[in-house]
Amino acid sequence: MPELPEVETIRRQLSKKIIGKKLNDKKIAGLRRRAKILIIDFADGSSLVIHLKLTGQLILNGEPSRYTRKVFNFNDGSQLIFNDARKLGWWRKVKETRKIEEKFGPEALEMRFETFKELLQKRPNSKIKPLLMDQKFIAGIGNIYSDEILFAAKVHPLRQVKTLKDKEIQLIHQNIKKILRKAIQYRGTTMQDYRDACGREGDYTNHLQIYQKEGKKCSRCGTIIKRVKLAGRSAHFCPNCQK
DNA sequence: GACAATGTTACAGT
DNA sequence: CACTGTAACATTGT
Repeated sequence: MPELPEVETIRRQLSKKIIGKKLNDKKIAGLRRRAKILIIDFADGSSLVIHLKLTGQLILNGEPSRYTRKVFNFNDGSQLIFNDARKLGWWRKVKETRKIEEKFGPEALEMRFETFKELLQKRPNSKIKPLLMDQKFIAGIGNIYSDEILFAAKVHPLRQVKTLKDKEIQLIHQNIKKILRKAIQYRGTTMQDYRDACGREGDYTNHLQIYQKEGKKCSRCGTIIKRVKLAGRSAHFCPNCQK
């Protein structure tokens, strides 16, 4: 589930609560996020790297359930529970994180317009939605937010990059930041599995305009929202607003 | 049974 | 090499 806003929500919540605690005698110095990966840094320079994939949860002092795959026990008796119904998520201890961090494109929230435009010019034949979701291209955007960003920018998800006008590239760039920031404010989106580190659902679900709204009316023009399959995923769009 | 599901990656094909 | 689409991973829910 978790895309950038969900992982960032967990990172911020855990930062307030577990920095300074010890895990296996190693003191937690800080928490970072790269793309959709959570990185817990220890004082000795090593790190614990966690990817929640589709259904992973990290809940502080939660109740273990049938989906609990790992319990991280801190020195003060508190616990971080890793639940993962589909078992696709993983965690790994590493000496250094450089190799992991290198694999990704620029962070979606930190990317300047010029950088975005230059990147797009390298992939003129790609369709815009799968490109936004390609972590080697831009880090942090997944299926939910790529739909929401393209709806906000009024760009059709199947548009080829080379057909995008400068104004449209600007709108996509602006809305990447606008939508992701707003989603972080609301602690992310819960479709089914996602929970924040306190075990709560994300409230951005109530602000979705297009994702999983097939058959409903577009909030801008009333046209019935459509869904198409591409790259094995669903893309939702308004056939009237998004050209 | 069919289909879909927040992610990533390997592989086959164009 | 660039790019696209599909399957696979493992499981639940409708």
